[in-house]
Amino acid sequence: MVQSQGPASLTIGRLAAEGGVGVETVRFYQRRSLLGTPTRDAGIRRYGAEDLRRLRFIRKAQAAGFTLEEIRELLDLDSGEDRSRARELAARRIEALDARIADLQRARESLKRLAAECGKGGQGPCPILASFEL
Amino acid sequence: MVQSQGPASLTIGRLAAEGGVGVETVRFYQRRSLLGTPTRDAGIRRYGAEDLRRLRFIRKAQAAGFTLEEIRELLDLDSGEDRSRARELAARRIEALDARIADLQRARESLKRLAAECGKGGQGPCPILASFEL
DNA sequence: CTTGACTCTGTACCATGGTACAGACGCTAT
DNA sequence: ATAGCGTCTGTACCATGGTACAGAGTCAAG
Repeated sequence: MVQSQGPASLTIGRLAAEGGVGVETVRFYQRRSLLGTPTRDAGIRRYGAEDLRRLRFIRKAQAAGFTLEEIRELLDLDSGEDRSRARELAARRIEALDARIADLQRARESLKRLAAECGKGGQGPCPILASFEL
Repeated sequence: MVQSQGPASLTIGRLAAEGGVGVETVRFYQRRSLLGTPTRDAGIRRYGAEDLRRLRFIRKAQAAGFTLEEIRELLDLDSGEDRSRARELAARRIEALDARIADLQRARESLKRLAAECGKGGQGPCPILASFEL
Protein backbone atom coordinates (compact mmCIF):
# COMPACT_ATOMS: atom_id res chain seq x y z
CA MET A 1 0.00 0.00 0.00
CA VAL A 2 1.37 3.36 -1.08
CA GLN A 3 1.02 6.48 1.01
CA SER A 4 -0.86 9.50 -0.24
CA GLN A 5 1.10 11.80 -2.47
CA GLY A 6 0.98 15.55 -2.75
CA PRO A 7 -0.43 18.10 -0.36
CA ALA A 8 -2.40 16.49 2.42
CA SER A 9 -4.93 19.21 3.00
CA LEU A 10 -8.36 17.65 3.05
CA THR A 11 -10.16 16.71 6.21
CA ILE A 12 -12.20 13.53 6.10
CA GLY A 13 -15.35 15.61 5.75
CA ARG A 14 -14.01 17.49 2.73
CA LEU A 15 -12.69 14.34 1.12
CA ALA A 16 -16.02 12.59 1.57
CA ALA A 17 -17.91 15.55 0.11
CA GLU A 18 -15.60 15.76 -2.91
CA GLY A 19 -15.87 12.05 -3.43
CA GLY A 20 -19.62 12.06 -3.08
CA VAL A 21 -19.74 9.68 -0.12
CA GLY A 22 -20.33 9.96 3.60
CA VAL A 23 -17.64 10.37 6.23
CA GLU A 24 -18.45 6.97 7.68
CA THR A 25 -17.99 5.45 4.26
CA VAL A 26 -14.48 6.84 4.01
CA ARG A 27 -13.62 5.37 7.38
CA PHE A 28 -15.20 2.11 6.29
CA TYR A 29 -13.03 2.03 3.16
CA GLN A 30 -10.03 2.69 5.33
CA ARG A 31 -10.85 -0.27 7.55
CA ARG A 32 -11.08 -2.36 4.39
CA SER A 33 -7.71 -1.05 3.22
CA LEU A 34 -9.16 0.64 0.15
CA LEU A 35 -7.66 3.89 1.30
CA GLY A 36 -4.27 4.05 3.01
CA THR A 37 -3.83 5.29 6.53
CA PRO A 38 -3.34 9.00 6.01
CA THR A 39 -0.93 11.33 7.75
CA ARG A 40 -2.22 12.80 10.96
CA ASP A 41 -2.23 16.35 12.16
CA ALA A 42 -2.82 16.26 15.89
CA GLY A 43 -4.81 13.09 15.48
CA ILE A 44 -6.84 14.43 12.56
CA ARG A 45 -6.54 12.58 9.25
CA ARG A 46 -5.26 14.70 6.38
CA TYR A 47 -5.93 13.57 2.85
CA GLY A 48 -4.48 14.61 -0.49
CA ALA A 49 -5.34 14.56 -4.16
CA GLU A 50 -4.25 10.94 -4.50
CA ASP A 51 -6.73 9.85 -1.87
CA LEU A 52 -9.51 11.63 -3.70
CA ARG A 53 -8.45 9.96 -6.92
CA ARG A 54 -8.61 6.57 -5.25
CA LEU A 55 -11.96 7.35 -3.69
CA ARG A 56 -13.42 8.30 -7.07
CA PHE A 57 -11.92 5.20 -8.61
CA ILE A 58 -13.66 3.07 -6.02
CA ARG A 59 -17.06 4.44 -7.04
CA LYS A 60 -16.40 3.82 -10.71
CA ALA A 61 -15.07 0.34 -10.15
CA GLN A 62 -18.16 -0.42 -8.07
CA ALA A 63 -20.30 0.68 -10.99
CA ALA A 64 -18.33 -1.81 -13.07
CA GLY A 65 -19.46 -4.52 -10.71
CA PHE A 66 -16.20 -5.12 -8.87
CA THR A 67 -16.59 -6.03 -5.21
CA LEU A 68 -14.74 -3.97 -2.64
CA GLU A 69 -12.34 -6.85 -2.22
CA GLU A 70 -11.53 -6.86 -5.92
CA ILE A 71 -11.18 -3.10 -5.89
CA ARG A 72 -8.70 -3.40 -3.07
CA GLU A 73 -6.68 -5.73 -5.23
CA LEU A 74 -6.88 -3.40 -8.21
CA LEU A 75 -5.67 -0.51 -6.11
CA ASP A 76 -2.72 -2.57 -4.94
CA LEU A 77 -2.03 -3.65 -8.49
CA ASP A 78 -2.08 -0.07 -9.72
CA SER A 79 1.24 0.53 -8.09
CA GLY A 80 2.60 -2.99 -8.48
CA GLU A 81 4.41 -4.85 -11.20
CA ASP A 82 1.97 -7.65 -11.87
CA ARG A 83 0.65 -6.72 -15.30
CA SER A 84 -0.73 -10.17 -16.05
CA ARG A 85 -2.84 -10.24 -12.89
CA ALA A 86 -4.32 -6.88 -13.78
CA ARG A 87 -5.09 -8.06 -17.30
CA GLU A 88 -6.66 -11.20 -15.94
CA LEU A 89 -8.95 -9.31 -13.58
CA ALA A 90 -9.92 -6.96 -16.39
CA ALA A 91 -10.62 -9.80 -18.82
CA ARG A 92 -12.73 -11.70 -16.31
CA ARG A 93 -14.71 -8.61 -15.49
CA ILE A 94 -15.32 -7.81 -19.16
CA GLU A 95 -16.72 -11.30 -19.62
CA ALA A 96 -18.94 -10.93 -16.58
CA LEU A 97 -20.00 -7.52 -17.80
CA ASP A 98 -20.92 -8.83 -21.22
CA ALA A 99 -23.01 -11.56 -19.65
CA ARG A 100 -24.68 -9.12 -17.30
CA ILE A 101 -25.41 -6.64 -20.10
CA ALA A 102 -27.00 -9.44 -22.12
CA ASP A 103 -29.11 -10.41 -19.09
CA LEU A 104 -30.28 -6.88 -18.60
CA GLN A 105 -31.12 -6.51 -22.25
CA ARG A 106 -33.19 -9.68 -22.15
CA ALA A 107 -34.93 -8.37 -19.08
CA ARG A 108 -35.54 -5.11 -20.88
CA GLU A 109 -37.22 -6.97 -23.73
CA SER A 110 -39.46 -8.74 -21.27
CA LEU A 111 -40.44 -5.48 -19.66
CA LYS A 112 -41.15 -3.91 -23.04
CA ARG A 113 -43.40 -6.85 -23.83
CA LEU A 114 -45.08 -6.44 -20.49
CA ALA A 115 -45.65 -2.72 -21.00
CA ALA A 116 -47.02 -3.35 -24.48
CA GLU A 117 -49.35 -6.15 -23.39
CA CYS A 118 -50.43 -4.19 -20.42
CA GLY A 119 -50.93 -0.99 -22.38
CA LYS A 120 -53.27 -2.55 -24.88
CA GLY A 121 -56.17 -1.11 -23.01
CA GLY A 122 -58.19 -4.24 -22.31
CA GLN A 123 -59.54 -5.18 -18.92
CA GLY A 124 -58.19 -7.59 -16.39
CA PRO A 125 -54.69 -8.21 -15.13
CA CYS A 126 -51.49 -7.74 -17.11
CA PRO A 127 -49.80 -11.01 -18.06
CA ILE A 128 -46.74 -10.30 -15.98
CA LEU A 129 -45.45 -13.80 -15.54
CA ALA A 130 -46.17 -14.61 -19.16
CA SER A 131 -44.16 -11.60 -20.33
CA PHE A 132 -41.06 -13.15 -18.85
CA GLU A 133 -41.66 -16.62 -20.16
CA LEU A 134 -39.79 -16.30 -23.38
CA MET B 1 -52.64 -13.90 -3.02
CA VAL B 2 -53.97 -16.69 -5.21
CA GLN B 3 -53.62 -20.32 -4.27
CA SER B 4 -51.70 -22.70 -6.46
CA GLN B 5 -53.66 -24.12 -9.37
CA GLY B 6 -53.54 -27.55 -10.91
CA PRO B 7 -52.13 -30.75 -9.53
CA ALA B 8 -50.19 -30.21 -6.35
CA SER B 9 -47.69 -32.97 -6.69
CA LEU B 10 -44.24 -31.57 -6.05
CA THR B 11 -42.49 -31.78 -2.73
CA ILE B 12 -40.44 -28.78 -1.71
CA GLY B 13 -37.29 -30.62 -2.71
CA ARG B 14 -38.59 -31.35 -6.20
CA LEU B 15 -39.87 -27.81 -6.66
CA ALA B 16 -36.55 -26.35 -5.58
CA ALA B 17 -34.65 -28.65 -7.92
CA GLU B 18 -36.90 -27.78 -10.88
CA GLY B 19 -36.59 -24.11 -10.10
CA GLY B 20 -32.84 -24.27 -9.68
CA VAL B 21 -32.80 -23.06 -6.09
CA GLY B 22 -32.28 -24.61 -2.68
CA VAL B 23 -35.03 -25.88 -0.41
CA GLU B 24 -34.25 -23.19 2.14
CA THR B 25 -34.65 -20.59 -0.55
CA VAL B 26 -38.16 -21.80 -1.34
CA ARG B 27 -39.10 -21.57 2.32
CA PHE B 28 -37.48 -18.14 2.45
CA TYR B 29 -39.60 -16.98 -0.50
CA GLN B 30 -42.64 -18.32 1.24
CA ARG B 31 -41.89 -16.32 4.36
CA ARG B 32 -41.59 -13.29 2.12
CA SER B 33 -44.94 -14.09 0.49
CA LEU B 34 -43.42 -14.61 -2.94
CA LEU B 35 -44.93 -18.04 -3.00
CA GLY B 36 -48.33 -18.77 -1.52
CA THR B 37 -48.87 -21.16 1.37
CA PRO B 38 -49.33 -24.45 -0.39
CA THR B 39 -51.76 -27.21 0.40
CA ARG B 40 -50.52 -29.71 2.95
CA ASP B 41 -50.51 -33.43 2.88
CA ALA B 42 -50.03 -34.61 6.44
CA GLY B 43 -47.99 -31.54 7.15
CA ILE B 44 -45.94 -31.81 3.98
CA ARG B 45 -46.18 -28.94 1.49
CA ARG B 46 -47.39 -29.93 -1.95
CA TYR B 47 -46.67 -27.65 -4.88
CA GLY B 48 -48.06 -27.47 -8.40
CA ALA B 49 -47.13 -26.16 -11.81
CA GLU B 50 -48.20 -22.64 -10.93
CA ASP B 51 -45.76 -22.54 -8.03
CA LEU B 52 -42.96 -23.60 -10.33
CA ARG B 53 -43.97 -20.93 -12.78
CA ARG B 54 -43.83 -18.32 -10.04
CA LEU B 55 -40.52 -19.60 -8.80
CA ARG B 56 -39.01 -19.34 -12.27
CA PHE B 57 -40.46 -15.88 -12.68
CA ILE B 58 -38.78 -14.79 -9.46
CA ARG B 59 -35.38 -15.75 -10.82
CA LYS B 60 -35.95 -13.89 -14.07
CA ALA B 61 -37.29 -10.82 -12.38
CA GLN B 62 -34.26 -10.83 -10.10
CA ALA B 63 -32.06 -10.86 -13.17
CA ALA B 64 -33.99 -7.80 -14.30
CA GLY B 65 -32.92 -6.06 -11.12
CA PHE B 66 -36.20 -6.14 -9.27
CA THR B 67 -35.88 -6.55 -5.50
CA LEU B 68 -37.79 -9.37 -3.84
CA GLU B 69 -40.21 -6.79 -2.49
CA GLU B 70 -40.94 -5.49 -5.98
CA ILE B 71 -41.28 -9.03 -7.25
CA ARG B 72 -43.81 -9.71 -4.55
CA GLU B 73 -45.79 -6.77 -5.81
CA LEU B 74 -45.51 -7.92 -9.42
CA LEU B 75 -46.78 -11.35 -8.48
CA ASP B 76 -49.76 -9.80 -6.71
CA LEU B 77 -50.37 -7.56 -9.70
CA ASP B 78 -50.29 -10.50 -12.07
CA SER B 79 -53.64 -11.62 -10.79
CA GLY B 80 -54.98 -8.17 -9.99
CA GLU B 81 -56.75 -5.46 -11.92
CA ASP B 82 -54.29 -2.62 -11.52
CA ARG B 83 -52.90 -2.31 -15.03
CA SER B 84 -51.51 1.19 -14.51
CA ARG B 85 -49.48 0.15 -11.50
CA ALA B 86 -47.96 -2.71 -13.46
CA ARG B 87 -47.14 -0.40 -16.35
CA GLU B 88 -45.60 2.06 -13.94
CA LEU B 89 -43.36 -0.54 -12.34
CA ALA B 90 -42.32 -1.76 -15.76
CA ALA B 91 -41.58 1.73 -17.05
CA ARG B 92 -39.52 2.65 -13.99
CA ARG B 93 -37.56 -0.55 -14.25
CA ILE B 94 -36.87 -0.02 -17.96
CA GLU B 95 -35.47 3.41 -17.15
CA ALA B 96 -33.30 2.00 -14.37
CA LEU B 97 -32.22 -0.79 -16.68
CA ASP B 98 -31.23 1.64 -19.43
CA ALA B 99 -29.18 3.64 -16.97
CA ARG B 100 -27.56 0.52 -15.61
CA ILE B 101 -26.76 -0.81 -19.06
CA ALA B 102 -25.15 2.51 -19.95
CA ASP B 103 -23.10 2.34 -16.73
CA LEU B 104 -21.92 -1.14 -17.50
CA GLN B 105 -21.02 -0.20 -21.03
CA ARG B 106 -18.96 2.72 -19.79
CA ALA B 107 -17.27 0.42 -17.33
CA ARG B 108 -16.59 -2.01 -20.15
CA GLU B 109 -14.89 0.72 -22.15
CA SER B 110 -12.69 1.52 -19.18
CA LEU B 111 -11.74 -2.11 -18.79
CA LYS B 112 -10.96 -2.39 -22.48
CA ARG B 113 -8.70 0.63 -22.17
CA LEU B 114 -7.08 -0.93 -19.16
CA ALA B 115 -6.49 -4.24 -20.90
CA ALA B 116 -5.05 -2.44 -23.92
CA GLU B 117 -2.75 -0.19 -21.88
CA CYS B 118 -1.73 -3.07 -19.75
CA GLY B 119 -1.17 -5.39 -22.68
CA LYS B 120 1.22 -3.07 -24.45
CA GLY B 121 4.09 -5.08 -23.15
CA GLY B 122 6.06 -2.37 -21.32
CA GLN B 123 7.35 -2.66 -17.80
CA GLY B 124 5.92 -1.30 -14.59
CA PRO B 125 2.41 -1.15 -13.30
CA CYS B 126 -0.77 -0.90 -15.36
CA PRO B 127 -2.45 2.49 -15.18
CA ILE B 128 -5.55 1.11 -13.52
CA LEU B 129 -6.87 4.25 -11.93
CA ALA B 130 -6.07 6.26 -15.04
CA SER B 131 -8.04 3.85 -17.21
CA PHE B 132 -11.18 4.77 -15.35
CA GLU B 133 -10.57 8.50 -15.36
CA LEU B 134 -12.41 9.33 -18.52
C1' DC C 1 -40.60 -52.23 12.26
C1' DT C 2 -36.47 -50.15 11.55
C1' DT C 3 -33.48 -47.37 8.56
C1' DG C 4 -32.73 -43.52 5.66
C1' DA C 5 -34.21 -39.83 3.01
C1' DC C 6 -37.05 -36.18 3.19
C1' DT C 7 -39.85 -32.60 5.51
C1' DC C 8 -41.48 -29.60 9.40
C1' DT C 9 -40.91 -25.12 12.56
C1' DG C 10 -38.08 -21.96 14.57
C1' DT C 11 -34.09 -19.54 15.23
C1' DA C 12 -29.43 -18.33 14.28
C1' DC C 13 -26.01 -17.13 11.28
C1' DC C 14 -23.61 -15.36 6.93
C1' DA C 15 -21.58 -11.81 3.38
C1' DT C 16 -21.84 -7.36 1.40
C1' DG C 17 -21.80 -2.56 1.78
C1' DG C 18 -22.58 0.47 4.46
C1' DT C 19 -24.86 3.76 8.56
C1' DA C 20 -25.32 5.35 13.33
C1' DC C 21 -24.20 6.31 17.59
C1' DA C 22 -21.51 7.38 22.22
C1' DG C 23 -18.13 9.67 24.58
C1' DA C 24 -13.81 12.07 24.13
C1' DC C 25 -10.91 15.37 21.96
C1' DG C 26 -9.44 19.40 18.59
C1' DC C 27 -10.10 23.79 16.14
C1' DT C 28 -12.00 28.32 15.38
C1' DA C 29 -14.66 32.39 16.14
C1' DT C 30 -16.71 35.40 19.29
C1' DA D 1 -12.80 30.73 27.70
C1' DT D 2 -16.62 28.75 26.00
C1' DA D 3 -19.85 27.46 22.18
C1' DG D 4 -20.35 24.78 18.31
C1' DC D 5 -18.73 22.13 14.76
C1' DG D 6 -15.79 18.58 13.17
C1' DT D 7 -13.02 14.64 14.18
C1' DC D 8 -11.43 10.46 16.85
C1' DT D 9 -12.08 5.22 18.26
C1' DG D 10 -14.98 1.58 19.03
C1' DT D 11 -18.97 -0.89 18.72
C1' DA D 12 -23.60 -1.69 17.28
C1' DC D 13 -26.95 -1.77 13.97
C1' DC D 14 -29.24 -1.94 9.22
C1' DA D 15 -31.13 -4.06 4.62
C1' DT D 16 -30.79 -7.57 1.24
C1' DG D 17 -30.83 -12.23 -0.04
C1' DG D 18 -30.09 -16.00 1.47
C1' DT D 19 -27.89 -20.48 4.23
C1' DA D 20 -27.54 -23.60 8.22
C1' DC D 21 -28.76 -25.97 11.87
C1' DA D 22 -31.58 -28.53 15.81
C1' DG D 23 -35.01 -31.44 17.12
C1' DA D 24 -39.19 -33.58 15.69
C1' DG D 25 -42.28 -35.78 12.41
C1' DT D 26 -43.40 -38.49 7.83
C1' DC D 27 -42.93 -41.98 4.48
C1' DA D 28 -41.30 -45.81 1.48
C1' DA D 29 -38.30 -49.84 1.05
C1' DG D 30 -36.41 -53.78 2.78
